[in-house]
Amino acid sequence: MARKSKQKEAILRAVKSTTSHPTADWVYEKVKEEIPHISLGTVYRDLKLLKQEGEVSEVGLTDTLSRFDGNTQNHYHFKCEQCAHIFDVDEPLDEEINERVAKKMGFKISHHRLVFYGLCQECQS
Amino acid sequence: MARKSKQKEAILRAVKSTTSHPTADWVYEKVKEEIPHISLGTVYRDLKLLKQEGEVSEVGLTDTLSRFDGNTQNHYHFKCEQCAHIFDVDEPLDEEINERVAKKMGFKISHHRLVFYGLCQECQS
DNA sequence: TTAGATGCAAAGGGTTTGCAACGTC
DNA sequence: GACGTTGCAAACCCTTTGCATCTAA
Repeated sequence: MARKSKQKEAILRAVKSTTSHPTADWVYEKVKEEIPHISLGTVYRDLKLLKQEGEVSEVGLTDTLSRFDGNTQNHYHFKCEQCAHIFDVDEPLDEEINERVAKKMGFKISHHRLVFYGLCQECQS
Repeated sequence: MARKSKQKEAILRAVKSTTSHPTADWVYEKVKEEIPHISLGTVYRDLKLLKQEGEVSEVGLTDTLSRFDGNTQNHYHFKCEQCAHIFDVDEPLDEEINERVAKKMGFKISHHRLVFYGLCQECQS
């Protein structure tokens, strides 16, 4: 089972201390202030553990590899968490939400990306 | 300006020939059937050019680095295309869309991710 | 005592790049 | 002929891993 460690606790604290969606390297630099001899490998390892424990989450798709699409029209996707296949989703674009969020947050929004996760038909059986 | 080349045309054809959201490596293997001496570097280069020309698009966030979030509750994000900062978006989750898409497509959907792109307040000035 | 955690450094794996040769306009 | 493209291989960069050592329980 998972044990406590100075390092893991400091890493969790660092991630929770900001809303800036830090990279592993940012966390590494931050934690080094407190534990100068910590290693990047430990940061990666603990970040992964903390994710599994549900203490932190990872932002973005961050697929390991880039995937390309011959269909350049904006459309939504579904990624099967088991077989990793990516499917196009036949659902109309919600253009309105761009304006709503732009107004509320003060951003200028050009587009959005929506990806669903779960199990595809094949992987459900 | 951009010139035509056998390689680039074959690469575009390969991407357009499928809806499977291929990786660069898949495209490489596919084009090799036609141009055995093509190199992976060319595939990457041309894919990037084709993206700039709007002929293909890239799926997913595919941020170069993973970013972490101390807030494990599902929420939406905004990424500034200029300064690359990621912001949390204060917009209620649309849970209903999961069911709608699941029913329509036959998937089992556990969650979705929504990311907006554009310019943040600072970068608009 | 003992299995999990750490540091360090090397290995991995996808992507990018420098450079000389080549092809297109 | 000028300049964009290609192939090849080396370089990159982030992330993962093997291993001996350390440490929490």
